[in-house]
Amino acid sequence: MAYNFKEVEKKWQTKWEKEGTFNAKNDYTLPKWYGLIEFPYPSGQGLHVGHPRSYTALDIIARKKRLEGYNVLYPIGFDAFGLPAENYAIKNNIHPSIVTEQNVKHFKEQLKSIGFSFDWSREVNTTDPKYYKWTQWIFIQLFKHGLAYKTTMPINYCTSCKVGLANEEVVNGVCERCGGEVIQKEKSQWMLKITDYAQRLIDDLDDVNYLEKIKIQQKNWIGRSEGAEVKFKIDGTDKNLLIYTTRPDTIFGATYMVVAPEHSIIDELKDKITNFDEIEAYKTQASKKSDFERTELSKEKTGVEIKGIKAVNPLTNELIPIWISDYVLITYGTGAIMAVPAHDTRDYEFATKFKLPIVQVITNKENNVNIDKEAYTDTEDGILINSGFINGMTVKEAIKAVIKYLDEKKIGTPKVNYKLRDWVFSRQRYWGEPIPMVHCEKCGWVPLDEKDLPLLLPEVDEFLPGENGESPLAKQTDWIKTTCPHCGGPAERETDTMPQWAGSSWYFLRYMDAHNDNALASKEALEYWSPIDWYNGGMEHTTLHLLYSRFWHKFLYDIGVVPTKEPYAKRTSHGMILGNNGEKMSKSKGNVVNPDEIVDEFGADTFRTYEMFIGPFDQSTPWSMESLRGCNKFLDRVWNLTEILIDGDTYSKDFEKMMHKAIKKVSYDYENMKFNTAVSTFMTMVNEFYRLKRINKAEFETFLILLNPIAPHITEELFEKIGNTQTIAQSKWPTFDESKTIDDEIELPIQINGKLKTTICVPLDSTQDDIKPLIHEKISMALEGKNIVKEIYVKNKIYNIVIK
RNA sequence: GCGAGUAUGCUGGAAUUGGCAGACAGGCACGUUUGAGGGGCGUGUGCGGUACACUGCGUAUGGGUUCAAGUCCCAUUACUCGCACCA
Repeated sequence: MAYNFKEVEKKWQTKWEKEGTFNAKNDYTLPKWYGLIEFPYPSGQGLHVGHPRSYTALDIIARKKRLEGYNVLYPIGFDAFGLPAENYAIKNNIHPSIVTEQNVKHFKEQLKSIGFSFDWSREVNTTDPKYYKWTQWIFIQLFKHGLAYKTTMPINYCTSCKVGLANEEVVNGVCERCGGEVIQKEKSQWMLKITDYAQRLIDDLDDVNYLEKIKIQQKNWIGRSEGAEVKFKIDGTDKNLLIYTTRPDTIFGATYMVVAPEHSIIDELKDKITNFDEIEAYKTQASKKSDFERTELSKEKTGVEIKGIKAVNPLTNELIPIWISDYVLITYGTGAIMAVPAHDTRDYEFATKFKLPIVQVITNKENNVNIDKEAYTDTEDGILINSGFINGMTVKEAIKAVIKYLDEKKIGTPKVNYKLRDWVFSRQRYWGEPIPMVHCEKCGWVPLDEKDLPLLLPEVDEFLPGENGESPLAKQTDWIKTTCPHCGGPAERETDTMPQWAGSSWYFLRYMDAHNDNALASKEALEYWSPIDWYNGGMEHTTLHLLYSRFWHKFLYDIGVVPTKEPYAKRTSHGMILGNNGEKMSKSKGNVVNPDEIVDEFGADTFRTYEMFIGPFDQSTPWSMESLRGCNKFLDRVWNLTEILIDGDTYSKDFEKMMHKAIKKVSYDYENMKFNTAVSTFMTMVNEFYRLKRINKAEFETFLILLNPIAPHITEELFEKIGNTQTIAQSKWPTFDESKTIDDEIELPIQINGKLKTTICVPLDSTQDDIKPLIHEKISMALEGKNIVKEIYVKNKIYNIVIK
């Protein structure tokens, strides 16, 4: 009989929803397991086939954990603030909340049709005032603890979105979202002091179980470097030029200095500079370039010597020139460097172009370093020369010695620097959380009273940002006018909104207690469910979202809100699903697969099975319609197993070993995200059942429970069909007996000189003496007239005879 | 340029510890079911030679360690991802 997936899947989905089968229990005495997937942004395009890859994977683990007796929290929600909805609103003059609501509805239908075991009773939506009340609350706490501050600074500004962007949102010099040109613009912005947490964000990675590459990415992004700040006296003045270097050992080779175009020393010493006009011209030219252009033109370095002033090398006492160049960034270190062309690639390039002296101060053990063509930057084998008291030292020794010397003479101090910048938290946009701050003439920036939260996003009918990059809210004069919560005087509201990262930086906490009106979640819920046991998501979020949410979590830990330092005990990432041509799926390439069509034509179980069978979970793999049909065929064969079903309360002799091995293998594979090999195990089992043309009830039930996490509908239906009154969801995960997974006879390969000749069946754990005669007999032909040099026997593995 | 990863038949991929390379699928071919289009069942399928129960070669390339290497070591190449003048 054919399997009617439409009817069956609907039947079970309705039952699960009605009975709340997968809702987490509020019984805090049970062992818990909290699995998390990245909640989707409800885009107009609907679900992508990539979403279910992650969702199915953790769904499998969640379902297994439930059968193992855990109280499982596997929640879902929507990260619904964001630019696409707003841009759509501007274009079609529809309120973003309407578009968002429609999209969320569509997403929910899609997600439900795939049969995920989400706890829908805890669904969150970042645009819900009951939710963003707490996003605003967290912001106020950050402000109260000095971690939110307002400053005017050059920010990345997208000329097309008309919005300020965080560094993270600028990709290859263009806007991450729209691809528009990004320029620098001075703007007063709310900033979050994530840099205060830089070191802890590195250190605490030791305590969590993330994939190693994720840890590396986080560390690289934070970009810690150890070095020293050194004062270079400016000749004939009482001023110093403070520089940062990670190579204080090369100080004897510093032949010039470079300052960033924005450096304050230029204005401070204006009177002494003889070519001030030229310098000003260079500054203007540099400021016109976006960050991207500055880096893209990296091949050709530009710069101008600042004439009239010279710096003094504190170790050689030589006078060296000071240059201005945009290859030095004002945002890193002190915005000034000592240039050591002989041992730094960039300085080498610059010195060559402007014919500045290059002095070698490091050589290798063989003393055959040649710096005629390029800089010598090796720090492992380097030995100091031409460097006074540090001559002959290794690079490492010299760094220590120089720092000690500078410290004693009070001209330098050891210093750690990070690439990480503070987080630009303002967006000049409508569709985001309003920042709950008011500006009072008398009191400055004052947060709203917590009892007045949430500060609702006002209803407006125009969403276009203002001409000079103002938020659309800046036009809402009635809304802006308010009173100061501190002194009661007249005050104005902040009109910028929060970035999309805000709502996603703490959503996992809300799931623990999603309907609490008195706190972001109750103490008890936080104590019980923290930390998240397993978080899976895309590699594209392993730097920013992960870093931001870890930062917020650490802050909440510091102020006693959450019980753990880190939010996620474990983090894994899935590979992308590509189009059938091996390229990234995109509308323009016409290789997009729509999940709805797959579910409609083949059913959710086939879709889920294929998503898991497609390839190694952590790697990118192309989609294949043919392969999908193979999974469909497999499930049909599972369905038809009832035709060869016989009675039996225990595993039959023929299949006993296979069953125990399968339980072991499938359990291991699920826990280790090796879903593709788990599916192939099931396929092999089905082939075996058909080969012997029978399967008994005990075997079938175990098989169905093992397969259930991947294909929940068909397995529940079959489980019921063969006479069970309880469902698989109410059953226990099967156990196996290790001794029954071991074969008592093995097929031992026999090799001659490492090449396979034949195999022989021998009892398990046979000794070499036992089997030697058998083996010699079996391959006597090949051994005839040969001289046996050596015989190697590895028990239960191999028998290798070395002959001459 | 720096960091990380990947490389196995016609294709997706297996091969927990160095021990029978190619599991499981897809595709293709042939057969079969006296019913045809993406139907079911079965057989075959790494490449080459062939006396077809035999044999040579084979896991990106070149070397090495080992009785034994897809797996370990060294070098090289190609592709993917992330970062990119961070001193």
